[in-house]
Amino acid sequence: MNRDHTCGELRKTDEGKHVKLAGWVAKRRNLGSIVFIDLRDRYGITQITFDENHSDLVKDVRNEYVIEVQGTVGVKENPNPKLATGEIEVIADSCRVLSAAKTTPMIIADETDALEDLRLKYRYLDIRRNPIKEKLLLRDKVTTIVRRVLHEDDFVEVETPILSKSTPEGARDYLVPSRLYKGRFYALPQSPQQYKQLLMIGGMDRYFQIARCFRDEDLRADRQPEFTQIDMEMSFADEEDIFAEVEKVMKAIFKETKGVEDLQFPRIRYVDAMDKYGSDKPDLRFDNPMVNVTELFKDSAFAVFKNAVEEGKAIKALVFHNACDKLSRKKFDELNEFVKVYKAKALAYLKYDKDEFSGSVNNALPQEEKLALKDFLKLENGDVVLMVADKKAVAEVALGAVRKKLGEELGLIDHNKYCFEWITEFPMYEYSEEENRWVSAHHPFTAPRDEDVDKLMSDQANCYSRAYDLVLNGYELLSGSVRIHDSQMQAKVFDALGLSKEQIRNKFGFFIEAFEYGAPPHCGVGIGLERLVMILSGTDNIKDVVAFPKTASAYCLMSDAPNYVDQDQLDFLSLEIRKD
RNA sequence: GGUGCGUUAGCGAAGUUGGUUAUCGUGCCUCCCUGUCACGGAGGAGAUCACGGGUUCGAGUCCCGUACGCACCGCCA
Repeated sequence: MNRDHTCGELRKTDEGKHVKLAGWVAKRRNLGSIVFIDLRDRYGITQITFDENHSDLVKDVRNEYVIEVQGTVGVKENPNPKLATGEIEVIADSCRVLSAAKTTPMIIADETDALEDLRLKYRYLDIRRNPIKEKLLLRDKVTTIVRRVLHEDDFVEVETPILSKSTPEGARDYLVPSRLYKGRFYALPQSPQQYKQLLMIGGMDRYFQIARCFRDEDLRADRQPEFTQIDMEMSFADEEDIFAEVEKVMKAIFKETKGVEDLQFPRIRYVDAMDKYGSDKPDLRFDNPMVNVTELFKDSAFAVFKNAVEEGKAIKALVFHNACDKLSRKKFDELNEFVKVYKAKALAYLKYDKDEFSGSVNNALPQEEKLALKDFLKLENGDVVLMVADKKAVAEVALGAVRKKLGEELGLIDHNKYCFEWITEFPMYEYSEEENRWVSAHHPFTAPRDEDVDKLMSDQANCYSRAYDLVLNGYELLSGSVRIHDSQMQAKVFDALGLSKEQIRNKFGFFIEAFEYGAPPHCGVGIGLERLVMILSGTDNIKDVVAFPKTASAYCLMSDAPNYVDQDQLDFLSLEIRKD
């Protein structure tokens, strides 16, 4: 071994021990005949001191050299409180260079000035830094807890295929061409959905997997093309069972990684979440619900509001207390542009301060309407009312986005809080303008609510399902549902989606057949591991919690993937690249 | 597919109404220094101003396009 101790473990009590350490030179401080070296490994940093008799040993050693050092642990006269090992140093008597290093393109320290693209190109250097290293260690801790808790409750970890079958009705698949079957493709799984349901039919009862999933869709700050799900499925179980199991896992994770014990899991129906917060993943670290003020303005003297009501649109209002002084005219102009991104035409605002109104709709609205609004919303001095009059869904989403943005900017969010909520009873279908038909909102194996079974084919818009999400601090942390386990019911749903018998057989044949051989009632979830670790580690960037992430255009700056391949490889696969 | 912002020594930034040798910090190299821990001090090297085109007597600066990066909308059963 190159070491008998790590760089993070020596303390005062080790004084006098002769030790051997190995690691990277994080910093070299040459004071003339005495040289200090901060030696770094995964566990921490230890100061190595080379006195006048030994400083020549590190004459040519530079930052990020890998060295092996032997010496005696000494107690420092001036301890460094910033380091766990700050009370001691190792007085070196030997040094061996294990590997030299070029000058690195970035400063390897907790605070680096390197921008993200450079850090991604040299990710292996970035991982030496605490902010990234700690997140990978946290991620490991989370998966370890998950495995332990689920195993305690008789869950079985089963690995499902990466080379699988393309599943329509979902995200775009990553495809893998088959060599043996010319013209055919495997697809990388978007999730192990079908496999885990087949495991239930196979009697596996309680399954989980730390599963890699792939989706060929455009990316975001919280989305990568490949990501990891803590995938679970339970037989002979319903919402209550799966909620209880997930809550148990979350409680263990938050207790053991953050020391947080008082987690709450309130439930809110999808329609209510949209109505109050304009989002199916509202951040409940602050409340500020939207209020429907449509009725107040049905006879408004303000034509914009009156016409909106007549056209069947909705007027939604959002109140921020004590915000008059914090929101400038310029800010309202910015917000007005901001809502347009969400297809809303405009954002109206009204300030109420010193018992007087002002704002963009102050002149347009007569005094009695403003007083009625004040009364209805119980306005107090200093309050700001933001309103959007538009199609109900547009008004909700636009104002919901404003709620989230201003909640952050006005400092309404307590960043030490963890607010979960279950969102339940998602719509069964949503209408695809692109395909001119109803498509599954979740996936076509999701069970409808018992009371909506008769709406499956007749009233798709008002048919709700037994799908649920768990939201944490405004992030969709998991999705899941109670599945259909009855062939007749499944046939109805496919019918409602407008799929022919032939399409069903081609797309889901083996899956549907399985349900004819005895399927237990079952339900499950897929927990987004990256999002969970993001929140636990306080970052809003998914790349921070992935060892080797891709850029927003799904490119790996480090390895240059995807890349061109040799003609030979294409020939083996009978593939030809079209030149255009 | 769309919108916005960005690209200047190894790294991070500044660069005025277009004007002569492109500035600062840091890192790097050399020298000095026995208690630093973001050590300190002195000196030095280091730039096709992302790429392509255009306007102009003259472009880092203005215009158009491309590439890449970031964020958002669409998309993500």
